[in-house]
This record gives sequence, C-alpha cells and structure tokens, in this order.
Amino acid sequence: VKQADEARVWRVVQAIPRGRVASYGDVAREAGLGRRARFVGQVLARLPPGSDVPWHRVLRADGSLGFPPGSASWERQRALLVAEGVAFRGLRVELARHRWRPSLDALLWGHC
DNA sequence: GTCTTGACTAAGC
DNA sequence: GGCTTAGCCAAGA
Repeated sequence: VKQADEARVWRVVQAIPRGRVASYGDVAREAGLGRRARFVGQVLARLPPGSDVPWHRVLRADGSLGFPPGSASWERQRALLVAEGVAFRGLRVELARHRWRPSLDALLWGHC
C-alpha cells in the first residue's frame, strides 16, 4: 500500500464539510490520484475503527452507497448521513443538493 | 509473471 | 427510470 496516497485520500475526505457528500471518483481526482476511484474504496475499507475520517460522506457517482442496501454497513452509513441532514431519494442521496464542490467551496469561503 | 477481485464510472440499450 | 458492458487500476493470491 502506498502510504502517501492513502494519506492523501484521508486528507481529502476529512475536508468534506458536514452535510455534504462526494463520490469516490471526486475524492480520487481531488487527491491527485486520477481515475483511481476504486483505490479510494479500498482505502476507506481499510480505515481503522475510531478514525476521524468521515468515510460516510463518500459514495458512488450515482448517489447510491457503496454497500448492498439493507446491510449493516449500509444502514450505518445512511443513519450517519441522515443525522447530518443529507436527504435521500429512495436508495440514493440527492447529489444535486449535497454534492461537495471543492472549487466552489474555495471560491465561496476563500475570499471572504 | 498472470489472474481475480473490488465501498468504481461512463456509455449504451 | 432500470440493467448490462466495457474500461479502469491497485492489491493479493
């Protein structure tokens, strides 16, 4: 495992604000990892328990979660998101409303 | 060295 | 809206 890449993934995920979400591909690109979306999934899967990385804010490009619906992990992730005010439309998060846009975020917060 | 497996994605039907 | 297919790329076996 490339420790440096793993750390970059953590950094990016930690930068996702409460109540917002990003796709695996988004995190990969933002971390400078190109198209390695699946690698992001691997990193999150290996995350130690009790980590401060908000892994639940990372989901698939279509807004569905990375787990089979109804599984324990799926329920846990959904509960965490709902607790943050993230709205669901069936089995998917409303990406249009909650998708994290790092560049926009920088524009809105950076120059204030 | 190859083959399989993923918390993936975009495109096509 | 859904399902399938083909591409993707790092890890492990």
